[in-house]
Amino acid sequence: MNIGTAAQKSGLPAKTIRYYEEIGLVHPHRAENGYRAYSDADLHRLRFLQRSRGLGFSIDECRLLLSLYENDSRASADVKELALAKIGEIDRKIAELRSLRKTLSALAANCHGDDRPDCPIIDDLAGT
Amino acid sequence: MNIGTAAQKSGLPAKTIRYYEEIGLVHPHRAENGYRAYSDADLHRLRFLQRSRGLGFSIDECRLLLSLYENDSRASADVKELALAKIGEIDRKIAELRSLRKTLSALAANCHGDDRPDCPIIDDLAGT
DNA sequence: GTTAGTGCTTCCAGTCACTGGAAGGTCAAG
DNA sequence: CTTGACCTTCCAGTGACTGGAAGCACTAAC
Repeated sequence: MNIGTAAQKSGLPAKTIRYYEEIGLVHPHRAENGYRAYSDADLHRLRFLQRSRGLGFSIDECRLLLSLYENDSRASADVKELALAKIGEIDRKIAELRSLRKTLSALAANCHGDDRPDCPIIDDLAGT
Repeated sequence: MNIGTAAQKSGLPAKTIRYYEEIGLVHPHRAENGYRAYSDADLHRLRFLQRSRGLGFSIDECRLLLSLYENDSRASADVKELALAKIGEIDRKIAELRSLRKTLSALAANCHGDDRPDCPIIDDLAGT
């Protein structure tokens, strides 16, 4: 199938699929007219990438996951470790965002928010 | 003061300060030897940037905040609006991360995590 | 047979907010 | 006078795409 069809079926933009080829994540062969020709296995890889990227794995992590996916003698522990590490990362990000939110909403709560110029948010940013 | 001192006092790397100048956020004048010379006002701007960036505002938002900071006739409502919009953004990001976390931890919980190859995480990514 | 329109190709540049490094000028201490 | 820290500019790279231009390839309609 052509790249447009592969894009539709994988949920990835064609541009992204070409980019994934450029960085060695997929290797479709070419039709006689020079068009990329995607096999079902290629499509599986693309779908796999779409999902794992959607779960927040970096390209390099996806590369690793793909190699585990295609390695029949993988240990599930390896995959689980990656998933748990990612969960830890997510937890750290959530904590950071929550702390940011707390600061910002405290500032916003103190700001009367009318047409007068005095504003505790600005004051705080200015460090005064 | 020189860039090194400004860096120390603002908490920003010198590289970043030069970058901020390049994109027009600060305009230090130059000493006779060509070194950047930062006034106290410049330092205030840098500190302001350090804080607002730390609160998750984009460079363009910081630019806007700076202009409000230096506009004595600003309306505090403008600043508050920006802060509240940012809080909304943070909330959306937290929700997204929480949903990711839920998916990932459900997957990880189902994975026995030993040296056998069968792994529900991989199965899910593969869409099987 | 020609034309229009869509889809494919490559390549280059831009995004965001820096960060690293090379090559070279300047300054203060010893 | 040398050493080493600090400063300068410029160029390139990061991650993961995304946009756009220029130019083939294919299909359907007229």
